[in-house]
Amino acid sequence: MGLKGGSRLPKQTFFNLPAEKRKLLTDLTLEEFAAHTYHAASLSRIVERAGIAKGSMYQYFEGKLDLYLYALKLAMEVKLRILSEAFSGLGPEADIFQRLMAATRAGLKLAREEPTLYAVGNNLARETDPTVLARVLAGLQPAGDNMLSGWFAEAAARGEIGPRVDPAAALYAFNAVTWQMSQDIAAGRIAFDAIEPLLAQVFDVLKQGLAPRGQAGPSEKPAR
Amino acid sequence: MGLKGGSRLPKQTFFNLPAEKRKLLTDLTLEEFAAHTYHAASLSRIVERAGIAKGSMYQYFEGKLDLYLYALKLAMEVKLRILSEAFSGLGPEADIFQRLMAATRAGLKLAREEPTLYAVGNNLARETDPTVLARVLAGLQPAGDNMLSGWFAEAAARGEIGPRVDPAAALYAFNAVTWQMSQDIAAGRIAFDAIEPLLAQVFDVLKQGLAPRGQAGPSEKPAR
Amino acid sequence: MGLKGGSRLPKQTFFNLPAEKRKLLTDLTLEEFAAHTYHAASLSRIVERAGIAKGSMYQYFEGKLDLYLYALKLAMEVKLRILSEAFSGLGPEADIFQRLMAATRAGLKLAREEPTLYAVGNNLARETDPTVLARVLAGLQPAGDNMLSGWFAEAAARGEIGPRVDPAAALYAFNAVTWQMSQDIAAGRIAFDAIEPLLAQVFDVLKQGLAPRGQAGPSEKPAR
Amino acid sequence: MGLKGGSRLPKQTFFNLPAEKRKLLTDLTLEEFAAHTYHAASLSRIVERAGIAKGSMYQYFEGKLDLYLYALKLAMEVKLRILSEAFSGLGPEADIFQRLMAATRAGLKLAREEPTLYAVGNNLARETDPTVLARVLAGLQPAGDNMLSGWFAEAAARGEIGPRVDPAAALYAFNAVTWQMSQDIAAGRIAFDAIEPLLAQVFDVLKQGLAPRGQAGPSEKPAR
DNA sequence: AATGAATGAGAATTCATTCAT
DNA sequence: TATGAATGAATTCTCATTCAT
Repeated sequence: MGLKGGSRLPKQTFFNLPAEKRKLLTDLTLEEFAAHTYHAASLSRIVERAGIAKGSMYQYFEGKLDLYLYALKLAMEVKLRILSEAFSGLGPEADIFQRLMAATRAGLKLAREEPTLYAVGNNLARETDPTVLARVLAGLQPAGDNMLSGWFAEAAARGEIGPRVDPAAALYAFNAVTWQMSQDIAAGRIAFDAIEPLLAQVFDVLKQGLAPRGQAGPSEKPAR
Repeated sequence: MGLKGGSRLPKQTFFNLPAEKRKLLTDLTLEEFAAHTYHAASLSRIVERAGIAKGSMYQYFEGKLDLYLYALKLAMEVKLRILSEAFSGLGPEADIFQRLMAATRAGLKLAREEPTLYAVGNNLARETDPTVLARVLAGLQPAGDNMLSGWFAEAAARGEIGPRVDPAAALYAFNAVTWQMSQDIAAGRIAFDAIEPLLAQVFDVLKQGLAPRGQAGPSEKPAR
Repeated sequence: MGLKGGSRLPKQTFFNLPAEKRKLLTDLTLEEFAAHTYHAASLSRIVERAGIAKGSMYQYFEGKLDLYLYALKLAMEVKLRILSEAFSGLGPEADIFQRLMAATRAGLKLAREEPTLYAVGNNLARETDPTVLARVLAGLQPAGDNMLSGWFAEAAARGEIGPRVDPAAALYAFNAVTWQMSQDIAAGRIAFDAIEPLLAQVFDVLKQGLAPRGQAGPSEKPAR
Repeated sequence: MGLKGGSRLPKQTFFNLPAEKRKLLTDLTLEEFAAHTYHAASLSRIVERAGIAKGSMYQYFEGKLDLYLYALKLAMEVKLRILSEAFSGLGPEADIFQRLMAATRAGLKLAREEPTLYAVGNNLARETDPTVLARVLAGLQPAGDNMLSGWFAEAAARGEIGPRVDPAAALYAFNAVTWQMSQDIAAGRIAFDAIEPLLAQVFDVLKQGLAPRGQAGPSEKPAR
């Protein structure tokens, strides 16, 4: 996802703040929206922890929703940055499994290294309040996915995945698995050491499952 | 999952209620916790819709958390019932893919036919407040999973899935995909007609991916 | 003006209150809306003066607007009661000046004896916020005026007022003068003793001004 | 009304401002106090619309009340100017009805052509907060009225109005009617075309009502 | 002279919970 | 057992004002 162009979510006053204070507010805000749904998150708690007056927050942001959009923006930005870093080391000839592995590792890296930011973006998917959702969608532009679905179509054309496999279904399964892994990693339900073996296993299954029938070579030996 | 033994979730007074009233309260409670996070859910809204005094609710339940645990209990019970129904029609000789298909269909049936109950259980996974989670986990006992993980171990022993495949990883991938499908179905993001074809595709991929290498015959033709 | 039928402005809980407490809240509410515009009026101030918890007010009323509508309702009711009392002593053969005098005295009586109630209704005319006005009008039914305008038409037909005089203009002038007097009386800008003489004078002017030309006999001697 | 001598309503700094900016602030201030009661008016809204810093306003004015007094001063000044313009075309021999008509037309002109300024002065009459009123009255000196009341006394002496009519009462009635008309015109409740006919009617009634008894000639034919 | 950051009091409203009847 | 009145802390948000730069 990307951000709407002309929007300056926090007010200018926020950017005029000393970097230290700005960072403090930013961190506390991210933590709050990482830990709670939109409605459960409390602006009062943020300012209390920050030790500033309640009114000050309204000098920097239009209101609670603005604060939330700002947190989401940061989460998206970091996600995109990590993703593009992951792809920068990939040649154009890389096959779909190499690409998927890179994308997946990037996602897992985000979940592991920036669990707070990850959790913020994650909570958006958990948001149920329709008015909040509507106003969030109005401020964000959907992107993403397209990339992956393009890959699968391309891979099907190249014969990297079997003709009987619907690329949409493959994408769906792939997404489901990696999403679940990200969740578990961010929540600390998967131990650090268990990540790579699990990843290797899952990829091995997918690779054989998607391969053109009859050709699915024993590939590389799974990590464990 | 199952319920802790010694817990008396609703008070006895609740069960002394006329069935009609009990059902009304139950339904409204389920709807509330299906539509909102724990904190966003409002006990006040429930009693208002039910047309009873707020104090009465405290005759039946210890408090908001107790109410939540009751809703979760119901969700779990129905889930287990639907699952066991699904298996009752399965012979002991059914292979793992038949079992998985049955389990999956049961889950999807729950999501489709009882979206409210499903959403309640679902929201638990979305719950982030640590104190709520702690007290919920104290009141519920993890179960489930065991069954599925037993199947995979058994299937590995029978040679239904390849020796190189870690049953835990297979289970993980399987769970992730079916969980995602349930979510999408409950949320209405998957059209009714699209469910079976998608399911067939995904199973086809898994089947080939998990099969012992070299033997993964083209098996049955995918549903569509 | 009259009140919408099915509306029960305060909640039932308010009427269940002990009369003493209900009266206290009513009085304080009337005073608040007599002394301030809708927005300037403060629910917090009312509860503080009443010595009750802020939340309690929301047990009795839906909110600030509901409180305002209740105050308006009371003001209208008393006004109507005083008006009808004034007319009960009037025979059907009373000419328009007797009727007008009765109506005017009733209005002035309200302004003098119930200045608070009078001020509440009065402030409605001063309200500028469009949303408040809209919701107030939705809860009240316009009435009044019609009666007066009927009188003038009737008086013209009977020849009590001259043929050259537009009854609408006469009504307009009459309303303006009595309205102004009510205002000044409620605000204490007119001393008690000065009311009747002023009234007599004004009526004398109006009587001669409205009379058919050439016949405007010196009528009764003005009070002073 | 006039202004107290020693008062320095806006600070000197305000007058040092470039004319353009001064005008902008003035206009926005008038609009704000035209549209809202003192308490409901928002200094924050003014500076936001003006695009200046909130602190700057405190360089120009002592505070909100000072701002309000300034707005009132402007309203009075324009009112007086329009009034004196109206009288400049009147010979000294003009009878009281001609004078009243001129004064009335001036007031209506203000209401029609400068509704914002008119509304500011008007809102003063609607102000109920006693502290605000006290400080406003301390800053303004009552004037006006004197002129009109002089006229009536003079007219009585000349025999233009009957001996039985108390000039004070006549003034009172006259003021009430013209005030009401101004209100209705400013608020748009009287259509532009309806003003003159209504005015003619009302004057016709007043003229006959005030005339020495027995002599009230049918005067000019009313407009309609 | 101008800025804009900071403040804190005050606004309305919702909520879960308690308790006497 | 059921009620509903009472509470007070919590929520978001607005406002006029001050002050250092």
